[in-house]
Amino acid sequence: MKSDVNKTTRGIQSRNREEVTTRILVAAEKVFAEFGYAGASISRIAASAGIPKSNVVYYFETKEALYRRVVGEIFDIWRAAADSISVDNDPIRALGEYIDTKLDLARTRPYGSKVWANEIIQRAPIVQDYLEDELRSWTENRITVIEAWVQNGQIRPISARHLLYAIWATTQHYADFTHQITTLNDGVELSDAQWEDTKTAVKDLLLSGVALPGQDGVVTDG
Amino acid sequence: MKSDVNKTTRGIQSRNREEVTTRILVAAEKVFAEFGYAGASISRIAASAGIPKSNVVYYFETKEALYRRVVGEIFDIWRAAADSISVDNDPIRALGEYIDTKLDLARTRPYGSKVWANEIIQRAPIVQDYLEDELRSWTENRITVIEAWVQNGQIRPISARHLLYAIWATTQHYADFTHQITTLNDGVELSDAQWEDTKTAVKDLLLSGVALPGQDGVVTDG
DNA sequence: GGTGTTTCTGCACGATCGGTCAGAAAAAGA
DNA sequence: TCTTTTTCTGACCGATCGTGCAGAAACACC
Repeated sequence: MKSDVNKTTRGIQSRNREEVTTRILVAAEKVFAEFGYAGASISRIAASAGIPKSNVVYYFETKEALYRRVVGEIFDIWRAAADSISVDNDPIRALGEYIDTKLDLARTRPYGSKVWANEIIQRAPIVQDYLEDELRSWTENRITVIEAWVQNGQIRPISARHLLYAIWATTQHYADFTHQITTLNDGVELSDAQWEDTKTAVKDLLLSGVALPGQDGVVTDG
Repeated sequence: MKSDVNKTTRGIQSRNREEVTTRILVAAEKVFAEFGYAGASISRIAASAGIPKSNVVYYFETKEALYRRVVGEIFDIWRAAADSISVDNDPIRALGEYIDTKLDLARTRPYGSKVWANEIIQRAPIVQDYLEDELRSWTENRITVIEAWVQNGQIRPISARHLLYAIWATTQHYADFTHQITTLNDGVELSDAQWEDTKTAVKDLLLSGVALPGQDGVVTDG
C-alpha cells in the first residue's frame, strides 16, 4: 500500500536493506556451520558481517529466526537440485545429473550443508516442521518416480529409498566432511580435476548397481 | 609403586572410579551429540549422569579433556571395524562385512558417530592431531589393500579412495541422520527387519559396482 | 527549513557458562 | 582409634550469552 508511493527512493532503500540482510545471512551460514547453533553467537556473526551486534538483531529479531532463514535456504536449493528426477527422463542420466548438481553444491555451498547436518544430528529442534510438512511428501514423490522406473524395467530392482539415502549421504559427505577429506589429501583442498574425478567415481559407484546389466553410459556427462 | 601395596582394597576403589567415569563418558557422548561441543554444558552432562557438576570436573579436569576421550573411543571402535579389509580376504566378502559392522555400529553407537561428525564439520578444532597422526596412515593402508585387489583382478577398477568415502558416508548417514530417517519412516524408529533391509540394500548399491561382471554373492551373508 | 519514518548503535539486564577452591564425607592404612 | 588419602560437593568468580531499549543518525517527504 504505502510502499509503492515512490518506487525510485523505495527501491534504493530496499536495496540497502537487502544488501545488509544478505551480508548477515552469508555470515550466519558460515558461523552456524563452523560453531554449531549454540556456539554461534550473534556477536560473532555480526563481526563476520562487519556490523554491530545490535544491527543483526534489528533485521532478524532473534537468533532462532535468523537460523531458520539459513536452514530454509539450503533446503530450497536442495529441492530444486532434484528437478531432473522425473518419470519422463532417462533414469541413469537423471540420477547422474542429480549427483553432479549435489556435488557442485557440496563445493559451492558447503556451509549450508553443514548447518543442515548439524540440525538433523541434534534432532531438528528448530526445523522439525520442515521435515514433516515438506521433506516427507517431497521424498515420497521422488521414491515414487524411482519405483516407476523399476516397474518400467528401466533400471534394476533396487530399493528406491535406500538409493536416495545413499545419494544424499555420499554427496553431502563431500561437503560436511570437507575438512577430513582435505586432511587426507595432504592438507590441500581438492583441485578442479579432483572434483571431476569425484563426480565420475561417485556416479560409477552408485549407478553401476542401478543400471541394467550391460547398460553403458553410467559416468558419461550429459 | 604405592598402588600395588594392597591389591584388594585398591581393586574396589578402582571399580568405583571406573564405574563413575564410565557413567560420565556415556552421558557425555549423548550430550555432546545432541547439543554439540559448545551447547553441551558440563552441568547438563552431570545431570545426565546423575551426579553433581563438580564431580565431573573432578574426574575429567576440563570439558575439552572429556571430549577428547569421547571422540577417541569412537575412533578406536571404527578402526577395529575395518579389520576385515585385508589383502588375504575375499574383497566382496570383506567389504560386505565392513559395511555390516559399520551399520551395526550406526545402530548401537549413534551418539559417537554424531560427535565425530560434529567435530569434523567444525574442522576438527580439538582432535586434528588424530586426523594427521592416525587417520591418515590408517586410511592409506586400507586404500593400498583395495588397490591390490584391483591389481589382482579380484574387483573392478574402481577408485579405492572414493569407495572408502562412499562406505563411510553411507553407513554413518544412518547414524548421523537417524532423526531424518525416522521422520521419513512416519516417526517410527527402524525395526529389526528394516535394519536388515538397510544392510542388504547398502551392500547391493555399493558393491554391485565393485564386483566383477557376472560375479554373484554381493548381498549374501557370511 | 520541518516532520515522520527507517536504520543503526551503545548500554544494561538476568542467565548461564567453564573452572576454582575450601572443606565435608568416605575410605584406606596404621 | 587416629591419620592420611581419596572422593565428593556447594559456593563462588569472571566472562559471555541473547535480548530489550532509549536514543542517535540517516533518510524520505512536504
